[in-house]
This record gives sequence, structure tokens and C-alpha cells, in this order.
Amino acid sequence: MTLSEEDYIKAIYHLSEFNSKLVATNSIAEQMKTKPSSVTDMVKKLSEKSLVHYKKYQGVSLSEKGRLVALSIIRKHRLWEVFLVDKLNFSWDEVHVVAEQLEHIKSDALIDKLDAHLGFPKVDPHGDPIPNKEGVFSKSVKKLISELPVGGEGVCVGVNDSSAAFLKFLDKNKIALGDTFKILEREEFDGSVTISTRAGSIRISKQIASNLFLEIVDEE
Amino acid sequence: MTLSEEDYIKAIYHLSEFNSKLVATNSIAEQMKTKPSSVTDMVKKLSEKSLVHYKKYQGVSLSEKGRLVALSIIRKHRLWEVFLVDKLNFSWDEVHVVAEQLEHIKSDALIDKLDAHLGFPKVDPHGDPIPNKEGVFSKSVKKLISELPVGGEGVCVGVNDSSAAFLKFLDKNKIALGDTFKILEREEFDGSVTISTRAGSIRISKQIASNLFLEIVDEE
DNA sequence: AATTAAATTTAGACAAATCTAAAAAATTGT
DNA sequence: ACAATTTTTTAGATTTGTCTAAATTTAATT
Repeated sequence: MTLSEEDYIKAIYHLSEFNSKLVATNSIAEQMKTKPSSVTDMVKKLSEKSLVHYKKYQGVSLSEKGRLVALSIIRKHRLWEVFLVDKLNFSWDEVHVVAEQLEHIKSDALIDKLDAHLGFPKVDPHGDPIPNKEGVFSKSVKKLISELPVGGEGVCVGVNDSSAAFLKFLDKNKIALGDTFKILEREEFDGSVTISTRAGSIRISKQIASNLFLEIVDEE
Repeated sequence: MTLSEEDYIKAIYHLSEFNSKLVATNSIAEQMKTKPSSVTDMVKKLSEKSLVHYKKYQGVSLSEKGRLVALSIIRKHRLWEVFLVDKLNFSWDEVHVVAEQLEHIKSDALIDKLDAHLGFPKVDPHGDPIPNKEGVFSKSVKKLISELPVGGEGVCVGVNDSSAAFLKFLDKNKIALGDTFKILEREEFDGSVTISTRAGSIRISKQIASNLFLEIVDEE
């Protein structure tokens, strides 16, 4: 597989991740920052290698073979992201570009050993699940802290309210995107929640809890 | 710089590393496993980018700019080799192919942080010196243990006598290529030498000492 | 249902990196 | 020194991935 083929497979995977419909030529072109005509050419090639299903003018979907290729690239990407953050002290928002390059390195032994070295992580620094060697992975969902049961856990990935005041509050309380939180206790009376962070445990009001999104991984 | 350009630059560097003469088109073609005509084309391109000096029919040499590019690739290659051996438990003879891919990853921040993570190593697992960011590096030489002064240190990179008996002896005494040894003491009487290894210190006869090559780095 | 608009594909061209086969320059042997 | 051999370069073709511009198909609108 060439680098370019891998990039197309990955793009098609991500575009069909949520809406399970066929992917349009134009949306691939937009995602890949190329022209629709280039996409058509590449899609034909991928179709001949039976990595995608393709019907002229209709759209594209990954074949099972293509899906496994996509998942193996995503596995590599996310493992490298964990490496960059955990071992090299990159911050969670700097790693994507570098991981885009590292994901194309071809060596099964390398990925196995990297996985072991990192302690077989289940999620990357953004809270997204890491597929295993066979392409199996847990689904993840974004939920507000206020929607989670006690015991729930996830990576902070976004805010509802992005006012300066709120962001200042987060900063003051050492809450940052990329941090992992666990719900320790919920006060029924006012809906306030105690969460554990790396820096210890803190209590946040219901209002704060309904403004913080966590990425939750379904353990099964 | 494209991947292919980087490979040519590296090949030219290695071919002119010892004989400081001009490098022949044919020898580059042999090294890169391509045809001489392809080399001519690429060399013209590199010459236009002033990475090499090139006179038709005469040969090629790296410009200062090209030399720095070569050294930065070698720096990356060797740092990744250290990572693969020290952190991922690859053996010293498995790492080359993977490092050939990793050396092309483009990110200064990545290499700086990797360097720090590895403790700023001076040599790779084969005993070859690692250039610093500015392309400065110590020269290295291959010497027999019997030629080294007390206090000398290096990575075991080869044997003179490769008889089964000798290799068996090495195996029994836990001496392997890639190991680092230091000369602790030399007995003037019989020329036997005490060396320190990871597994402790052992004494070897003069005969053994004159059959083991160490790669020595000139510290200055 | 017919026309217009949007999306998609085809056709033809281009740059990068390679190749084969032929021509040109340099080297070697006598 | 000059013929033969080797090395190197040129010329023209190929593959991969891209592009523009034109043609075609599908979707939307009235």
C-alpha cells in the first residue's frame, strides 16, 4: 500500500464513521484537500484492489478488507499519540501532525513492541479508543459530566460554554482538555459532583458539570 | 526534501565517508539499487538545489548544505536505533530496516524530545557516533581489545576469528555483538585483560582480546 | 416534466522518479 | 596513440498521483 492509498482509506473511514451511508467524491476531495477528479482516479484504483466498493456516480464505502486497513492505520496513529504524550511529554494538542507521519511506518514488530512499552493503552490522549491487532475496539461516546453515573470515567474533550469567564474558571481549577476524570460522588440535593483529577479530587457545581464533555469508552 | 532525495543524499554521504574523492554515478546506482541513468537525473536535480557539486562525467560530492542534510538524517536514524534497542527491546541487528523508515519523519520537536528521552546518547547500538543538532560528531574507529589502553571503552562490533569454537566461547561467556565493554586492567605478564560487561567483569586471554573488535568513539 | 444546478466522471496534460536503449565521453591495454 | 572497453549521459517511454477543462449523470426547482 502506498502512502497516498493509506490516506484515502483513512479519510473514507472517518467520513463513514458516523453516517453509515456511501461517501461522496466531493467530501473525500474536501477532506483530502484535492480535486474531485483525483478522488475518482484513486477510488477506481482502490476498487480494483477491492479495498472499497464503488459504483459510478453513487459513492464509495470501505470493503471489509479496507476497513481492516483503516483500523490498522488508526491503531498505529493512536499508539504513537500515546507515545508522544506519555513518553516524550508532548501536549495532547501537538501530537496529531507528527502521528500522521508515524502512522505510515510499516513494521508489525514495531507496533507490537510499542504497544507493550506503553502498557497496552485502550485510549489515546484525546480519549479515542485504540483498536487491537484484529481491528476490534470499544465504541466511545461524548457525554456531559452531568449525564454520567457515579464511577464513570473519561477524557475531557470539550466545553459547552466557551465564555472567557468559564475558561478562566477551568484554568484556575486546573481542568484542561486532555485530562482524565472519574466521577466519585454526586450530591442529589444540588447535583454537584466530586471528580478525581491528576491533581486530586475536587467538587464542581451542576452548572459546571453540564458544561464539560467527557469522551467515554464502553468497556464490554 | 522528498524521501528519494534524502536517500540519495545519505547514499552519497556514506560513499564519500572514507575516500574523500568524488563519488561515481555507478557506485551510487549500485548502493541505491537503481540504474545509472536514474542517478544522473537525480544528481542533476540535487545539483540545482545546490545540495551536491556535480560536473558531468566527473562525479559527485556533497555541498556543505548537503552534508548537513545527510548528518541530520543520520542523527535521526541513529537516535531511533537507540530508541528501538533501549526502549522497545529490539536486538541491535533488527533495527536498521525500521530506522530507515523512521529517519524520514519530519519534526524537529520530535527529535529534540526523543534525544532528551533517551538521555542524549553519544553512540547508536552499533557503536557509531550520533551527530548533534549542528551536525557535529566524534569520529569513531574500530580497534581490537588488545590494542586498547586501560580505561578504553567501546561497543563490540566484530570478530577476527569466526570459527565455531570461538563463537561458542563468546556465547558461553555472554559476550555478544552490540555489547559495551570497558578495559579495566591489563596483566603485563601474559597480556590478559579484565573487561567490564553488563553482566559483571570477566578476564579474557590475550588471544581472545586480539579477536574482538570494539568501535571506539574519540571523545574530545 | 422540463430546465437548471450541482456533483461526478472522462480526457488529456504534467511533474516526479524510474526504466531501456542508444549515443557520447573517459579510461584502459597493447 | 588508437582501438576496445567501461562509464556516463541523453532521449524517449512508463507509472503514480495530481491537475484543468469539458462532458456526463444525478438532483433540485419550478
